[in-house]
Amino acid sequence: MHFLRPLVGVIPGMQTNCLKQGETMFVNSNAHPGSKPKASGQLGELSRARVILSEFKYNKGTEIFGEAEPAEYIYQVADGAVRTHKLLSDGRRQIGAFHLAGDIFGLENGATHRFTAEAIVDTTVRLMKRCSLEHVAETNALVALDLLNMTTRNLRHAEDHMLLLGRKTSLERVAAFLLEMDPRLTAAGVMALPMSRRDIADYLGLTLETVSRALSHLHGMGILGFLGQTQRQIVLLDRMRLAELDL
Amino acid sequence: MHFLRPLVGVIPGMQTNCLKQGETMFVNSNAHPGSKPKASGQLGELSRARVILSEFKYNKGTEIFGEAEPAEYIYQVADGAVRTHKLLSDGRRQIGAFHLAGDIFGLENGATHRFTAEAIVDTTVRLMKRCSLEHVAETNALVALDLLNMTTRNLRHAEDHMLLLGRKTSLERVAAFLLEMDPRLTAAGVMALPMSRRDIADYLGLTLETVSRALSHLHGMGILGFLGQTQRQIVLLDRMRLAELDL
DNA sequence: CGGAGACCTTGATACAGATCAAAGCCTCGG
DNA sequence: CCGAGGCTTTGATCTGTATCAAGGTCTCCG
Repeated sequence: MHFLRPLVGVIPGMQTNCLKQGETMFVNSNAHPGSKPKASGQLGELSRARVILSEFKYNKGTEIFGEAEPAEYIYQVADGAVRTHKLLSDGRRQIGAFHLAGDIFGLENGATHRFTAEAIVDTTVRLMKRCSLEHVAETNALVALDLLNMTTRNLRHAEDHMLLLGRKTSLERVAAFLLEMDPRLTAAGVMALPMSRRDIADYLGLTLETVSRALSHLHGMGILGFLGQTQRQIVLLDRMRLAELDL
Repeated sequence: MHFLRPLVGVIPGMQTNCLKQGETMFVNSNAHPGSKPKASGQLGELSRARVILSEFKYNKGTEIFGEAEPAEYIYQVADGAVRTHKLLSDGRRQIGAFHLAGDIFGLENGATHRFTAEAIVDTTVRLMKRCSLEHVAETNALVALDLLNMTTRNLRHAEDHMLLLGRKTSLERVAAFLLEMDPRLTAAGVMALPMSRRDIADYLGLTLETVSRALSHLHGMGILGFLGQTQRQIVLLDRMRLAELDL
């Protein structure tokens, strides 16, 4: 599927020249007209200064961009889910974040990506060409502030995750994970996880067996339930006790 | 020592009103005339828009600011060393970063600090009042870009540290620590660590005993030597082999 | 509908690093 | 110079999580 990756100037019908700020092109930033409101507005001023070039679809498991590749685009998840990770030379993997509908990812200040991004399920993303973002930000303080706010959000998450990875037990990590995903994924009382146990493990610095045992343990405690046929549909039954487990 | 903390408007001789950008007051941003060149320039445009209010001295072990406190100032280490950390409710500690001469710390986009900062040794810092930094950044894109660049540096460090905390072995972590501190601390071939084994452990997500054993192991391998009387003066004897240990 | 493969759970065992313990060393004040 | 206290090392043991292993379940596709 490598030929599906967008490369500068090779995608048929892709608009390659950027609009200058001011001559804006309005783009509806919601996935569907009825989608969650949080998806809108995250781009802030950026959505007026930059133009969304196109939507692009990635099949489950395919790479969206690789670590150390030049950062040509900024991405927003329209539908689906994305994981970003770093690898050690022997294959150990650390997932830095999960990106769900509405989330921005792949934003870089420097020239290259610092993570590899992959689609967890079939995923549609919106692409924005960077068009020397630094240059636009030099003249438009509001654009620069938007970039700063997004970067700060990422930094805050990374700082909290350092505490989790450095000092929390396996049960605390899994509890924290569920509490993090709950508001982002739960619809109609059910949390439908798009990612595998291995993905969760690589996000939490554990093995997949330990994640599975922790979930079973929480199940046994009556804190969560599994829905129907699959182990990826979780119902949180006691958020209070779950929160007490995450110190 | 709590009374030593700077509070708005209570420090005798402290200049409380900010200069507007443009009416700049030049402040030498180097610690001493002969100090390392990297200390200068880190503030970028910010050094012209903001004014350095004063220097302030903290004794070894004292708190500079606390987590969740309002962020009134930005700090730069003039001399000494600072650690920033988060605590869990039961006292487990994760150090997010060490800040040495020239480093900026305590920069927040939001209203409050996300870490506690403490002086590791007797430390002199320069304080800059924020003076609603957001407001200045709204009008001056270059200031906003400086903030973005500093935040991006912090983010890159946090991302790399997540990989270390989530997936590296104790020996790899200690090797990475030495390689990180080497260019920042080594002078005349000797690395003089200001921080204790416990600080290093809380930075690397280990115990102080494990850090000590890893250092002894590296010593036994001939990769490093301890200088004279103290265990905090380290000489790196084989950076090549040390780098090979950090995957 | 049936079979292959991916994913998940559960159990047994191993091990890296934590914990507990004690002794050596350095620092600094008196 | 001496002694108390903090820091570091080193050893013995423990334990949380990894690893190894096996079986179960779901998905997808022919």
